Amino acid sequence: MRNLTLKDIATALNLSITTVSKALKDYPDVSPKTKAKVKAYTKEVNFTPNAYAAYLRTQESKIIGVIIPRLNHYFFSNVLKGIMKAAEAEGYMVIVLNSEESYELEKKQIDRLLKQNVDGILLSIADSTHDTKHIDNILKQNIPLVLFDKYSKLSQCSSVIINDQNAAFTAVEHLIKSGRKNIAHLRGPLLPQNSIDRFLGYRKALEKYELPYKKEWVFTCQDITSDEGYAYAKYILEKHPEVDAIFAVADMPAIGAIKYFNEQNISIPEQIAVMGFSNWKISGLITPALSTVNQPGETMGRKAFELFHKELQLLKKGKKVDYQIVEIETALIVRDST
Amino acid sequence: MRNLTLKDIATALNLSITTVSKALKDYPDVSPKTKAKVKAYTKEVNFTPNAYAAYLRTQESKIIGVIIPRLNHYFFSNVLKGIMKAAEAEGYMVIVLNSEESYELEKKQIDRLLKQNVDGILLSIADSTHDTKHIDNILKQNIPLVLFDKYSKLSQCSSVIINDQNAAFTAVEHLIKSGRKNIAHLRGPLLPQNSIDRFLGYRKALEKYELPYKKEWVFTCQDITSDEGYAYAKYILEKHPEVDAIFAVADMPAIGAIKYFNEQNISIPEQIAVMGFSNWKISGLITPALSTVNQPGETMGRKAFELFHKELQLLKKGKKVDYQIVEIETALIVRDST
DNA sequence: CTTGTAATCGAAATCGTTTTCGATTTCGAT
DNA sequence: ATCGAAATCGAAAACGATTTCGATTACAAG
Repeated sequence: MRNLTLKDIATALNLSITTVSKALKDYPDVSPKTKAKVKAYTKEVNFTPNAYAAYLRTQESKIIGVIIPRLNHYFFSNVLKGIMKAAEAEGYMVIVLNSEESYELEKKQIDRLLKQNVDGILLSIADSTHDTKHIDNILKQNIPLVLFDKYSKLSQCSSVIINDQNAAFTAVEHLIKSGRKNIAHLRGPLLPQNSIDRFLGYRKALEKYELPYKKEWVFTCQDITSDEGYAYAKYILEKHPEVDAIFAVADMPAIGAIKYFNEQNISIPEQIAVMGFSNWKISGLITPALSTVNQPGETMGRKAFELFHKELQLLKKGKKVDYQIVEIETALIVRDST
Repeated sequence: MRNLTLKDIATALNLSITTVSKALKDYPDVSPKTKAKVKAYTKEVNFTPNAYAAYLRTQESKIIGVIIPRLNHYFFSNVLKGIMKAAEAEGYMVIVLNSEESYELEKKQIDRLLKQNVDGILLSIADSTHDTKHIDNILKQNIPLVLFDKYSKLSQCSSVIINDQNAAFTAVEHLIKSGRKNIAHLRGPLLPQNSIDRFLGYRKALEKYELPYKKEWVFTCQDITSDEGYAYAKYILEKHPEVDAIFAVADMPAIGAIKYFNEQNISIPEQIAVMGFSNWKISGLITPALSTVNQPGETMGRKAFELFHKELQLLKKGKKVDYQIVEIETALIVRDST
């Protein structure tokens, strides 16, 4: 059972391949009558032109590639959802690839997408990525590229981000205003910009309210897992009992910390307050419910696709495209852990 | 900056397009010397034949489509991860689509994939899907199809599943053996096979241990959310205080129930035990940690791809392919909630 | 009945591969 | 030196669409 082709339609309607093709794409030089006839028939037999053959002439695959550093991740799943919904509305398919936070894998996945001739690439940079040559390669090929969430200050391309520094500042400010004075920070890895920015927001809040910054109160979560949060909570309780609040770079370490405190019957937030970041679904379901910063993934995904799409339109028209940075609003979510 | 073509390679090496193509694909009628020369050069300039042009001849796109009913879902994300890893190893790209548990959307996504001429489709059926004509359409086109997790007993195609009935039986048996006598069930929607099977496993366990089955102790979670679990927990506590255990169709409703019990200071598992299903990451992190059934998503994904790949090989060789049902092992995970 | 213009249509080239099949070369055997 | 088989190579025809540009038709005006 072979798929239908333009030729089949043409012979069935006693027309040429050319006319059928043009009718379907609303060329002005085919009469309204034949247009109607062609459209009716193709609808009846559920025909659409073969995508790969079309690519060969138009050089448009109607496929975009998305690379995320983690698949099993509430926030990135949400971003993906936003991308896919927006893509579908414009008739685009989405190839998804996983970099597993690995620089090498990220390079490989970019290479795969370029060889697949996707129309654009949406990328969230891996934690271990330390240079941007592979990213600039995309731009050199003149393929629309949009970074989201984990971006790079070095690359000259569109990005969809949040203001991590301000968001972190607001979160820590809330801890301070509710009376905490000794605030520890579970920070993310050293390289990614948002882990740096959240750390800077933490420091800025301490500074503004004239609280001491102690580097022995800052702990690095290399993999941003609950296990790390659990282990650091234990360490903090034993070695730094004066700490009365923890601001975590993400919800997972915060949840791990809460688990440990629950086991030790430490009351939250009375003895120690815990603040997360990202607002995973689960954060509202644990006991006590976690205070956090909402990071609207679906909106970021939609916006990322829109940026790509706009760039592609300009590119096709041969116009100059200049990149833009879109900042998405976050919101402090106060629950029971602070 | 156009991509390289076979022609470019050919002129650069003073060969014909044919020979270059054949050299790359190790045809026997090109000398080892020229093969080496071609391969060295293509490697140097990082050339690979254009995928879409290749499709036109071979009718192989090296792309598969995956449709899942939910994106933001620990289990399905895990399956996706398994699929993508296996696909990458064999040089396949994965287009991901979301049916949002909707029958209509599922039909549409299948149609999109068929029109994209993917080499195969991996599908997990939506909760609201009530007939299988659209699925049989895939088989009619002779495109390898593998169902996973949410499958259909009606469709004659390969599937990767768990034994939901046995797994549920074991879970409920564990509740019974730890002394519970009045066990309620938060079941899933009415249509999907695994929600039916888990319910049947529940009943079978009650029967075997001669406990009463009361249909007023069975509650349907239409969307399998924590909110439903929360609401039913409240209802059970008020209207059926004799219930001493809850077996939920999935972790999310179980977590919702635990949240309510925590709020009411009901001690788990002393006053009421709670059992989930699926073993989401978060289940081990809440307090008390949730007992559940481990459902190995990544393994299921890998296996699903392998089934597809095997079928495709047979199909290409023109051999008869007969479908198979692969059952993946589950395991009871006892934590603090039972 | 011409003629010129506008409205429709189609032939053919092209996109970049793959693959068939015929052409050429090589080389050992006589 | 000649012949034939075996080893290499390449021309050309697909694959299925898009698009340029020339051909045809229709029709109004003179």
